[in-house]
Amino acid sequence: MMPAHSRPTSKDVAAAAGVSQSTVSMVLSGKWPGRVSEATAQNVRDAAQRLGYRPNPAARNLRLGRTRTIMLVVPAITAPFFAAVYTGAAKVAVENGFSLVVFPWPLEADGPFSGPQEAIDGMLASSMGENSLAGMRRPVPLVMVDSDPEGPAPTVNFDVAGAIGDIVAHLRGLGHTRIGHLAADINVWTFRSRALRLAEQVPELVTGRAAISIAAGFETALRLLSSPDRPTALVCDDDTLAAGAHKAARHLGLDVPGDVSITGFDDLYLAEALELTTVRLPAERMGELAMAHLMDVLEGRPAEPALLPAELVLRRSTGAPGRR
Amino acid sequence: MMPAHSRPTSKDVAAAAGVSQSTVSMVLSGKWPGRVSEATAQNVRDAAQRLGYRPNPAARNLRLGRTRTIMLVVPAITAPFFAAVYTGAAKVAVENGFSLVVFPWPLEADGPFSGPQEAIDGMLASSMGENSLAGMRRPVPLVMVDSDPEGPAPTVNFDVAGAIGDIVAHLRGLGHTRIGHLAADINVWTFRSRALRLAEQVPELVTGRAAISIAAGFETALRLLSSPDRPTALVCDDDTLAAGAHKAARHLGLDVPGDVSITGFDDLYLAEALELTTVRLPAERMGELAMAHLMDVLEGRPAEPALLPAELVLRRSTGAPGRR
DNA sequence: CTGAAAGCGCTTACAG
DNA sequence: CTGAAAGCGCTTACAG
Repeated sequence: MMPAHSRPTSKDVAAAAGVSQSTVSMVLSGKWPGRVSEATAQNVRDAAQRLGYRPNPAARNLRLGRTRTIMLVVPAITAPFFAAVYTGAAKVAVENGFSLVVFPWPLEADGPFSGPQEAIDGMLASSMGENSLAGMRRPVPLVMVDSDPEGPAPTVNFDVAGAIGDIVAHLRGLGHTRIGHLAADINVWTFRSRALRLAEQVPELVTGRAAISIAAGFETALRLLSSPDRPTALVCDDDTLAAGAHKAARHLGLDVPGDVSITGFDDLYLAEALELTTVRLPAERMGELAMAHLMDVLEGRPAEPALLPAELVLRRSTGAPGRR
Repeated sequence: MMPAHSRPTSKDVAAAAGVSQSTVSMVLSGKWPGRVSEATAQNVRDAAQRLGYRPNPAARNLRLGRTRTIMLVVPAITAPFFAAVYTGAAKVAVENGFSLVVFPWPLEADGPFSGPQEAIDGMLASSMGENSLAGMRRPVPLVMVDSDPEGPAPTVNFDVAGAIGDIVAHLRGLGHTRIGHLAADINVWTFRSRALRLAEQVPELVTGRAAISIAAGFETALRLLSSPDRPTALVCDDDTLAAGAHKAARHLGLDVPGDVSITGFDDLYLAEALELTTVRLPAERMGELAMAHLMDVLEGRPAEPALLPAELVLRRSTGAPGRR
């Protein structure tokens, strides 16, 4: 007989089904075929259903020495990209009975990672530098998002080379011959990779660096756009930087896109409001896939690195150069 | 002797300190005074320190019938306001040894709440309607953010009346006599409350409703600004709506702020990019305070409802009417 | 094909 | 002031 106001346990299910606790466990964990008869199994499932049985995670964790907890390491959950990664990852985690905790690890923290590594079963990381990764004490299962595919862990990335190729093709198609790069001043793979691809395809590239903020983007863009042979198009590593560039153009009395075209990355609300041409990153999908991969790794299933396409969204911030 | 590669347990600490497991537990949980001698206590603490002992949460949870898990119920973690609430709440949760899981509950879901209510020790909710709250099956400790202070749970709010008062004073000071309200078309307390306060202070108020998106804000603002005696200032419930209004003004050839002033709520990147006058909401601080309150409730400590000031940030989207 | 028993690591009555 | 023991709810050898 189970107490009035508490949840049923596997013992209650066993009593209701007229079998032992072990049998309940076997059946409900799906390891019964060949060990329990079909009739008994059905019996157990019915009883569990009827009582509304749900296994106690604390007991299972204690027994198995696992926590069913995944840690997501991102610079800041308030950045929309990482919030979207979180959303996708949390969805898949919950579906698999895992919980997801966020550990903030600022981009600037380039030293060895020093977050808690006990009490978690696996880790999802985004935008983590090599030096930080070196801080991992024990080999905790790890999947990385938007990170070096040559690195130590499987990755889920968007197609950086493809996205840069699309931007350059778009700008070249409009007739641009002087392209500038407003680069994020952060030493992580994704930005290094964007710079590399861009340099490969744009021999005349001029580059300015800025921290990721509207104010910093504004300052650096001001400088880039004040030079005598100023670029006619500015490829920005981020919508926030693009917003800064947009403001700088207005400040200099330059028309967008008549005098200067501007592109961003992310597709934030910002991009919609300023009508920025930008690369829409599949952040939520990356989170989902990364967590699915981690689940595969934890189950010992093979996991292939994933590469998702990113769509170039055309808006009013790009056009033919010298239009006015 | 503890195994080479596993974490030390309270048994190991007991052995190292030459006492029993019970004594270790007493000391480390801080319930020892009057039951264990100071010398023994110090001895235990030293041993725990030396071995790097950290209690196994699964075992503690199983024993105590708790989960040390808090559920945060918000419409979407991708919205910067809720992401910031999460950040603040998670910080305080971690400091207290709790983990925080997010359960998405869309604003449109006006029916009784049907998320998991077992396996959590407490709940933090934001922007949840009365009908949803009615779905709570058992009296799980609850603290609400940005919600009706007359409601069933303690709240942590920003000062809506004060913020609306600041906006109106600012606009009146500039000389505006026809003020419009671009209202969020969502039936939750915070927006009802903003509308109410605004109506109290602005007799001539005209109101248009829109879903929270740039596109919907654009459409509704277009309508409001096309009327013969159009408002000279538009108070928007949200920066996203304000961005839509900004776009609508540009579309109609109206100067901002010369022909129409615009204010928002939140202070998103968007607001900085468009140079919007807006109310900066203390979202992260609200998350921190709400979680601290929940910790108080769980410990049986008294918890006062909190009301935080919100700052009106003046930018270029507001000015004297009829300037051009 | 099924069950009885042990044990994961903690906390707390209970005994002394 | 301190310890031995029970038990939270699971899973998994082991026995039959």
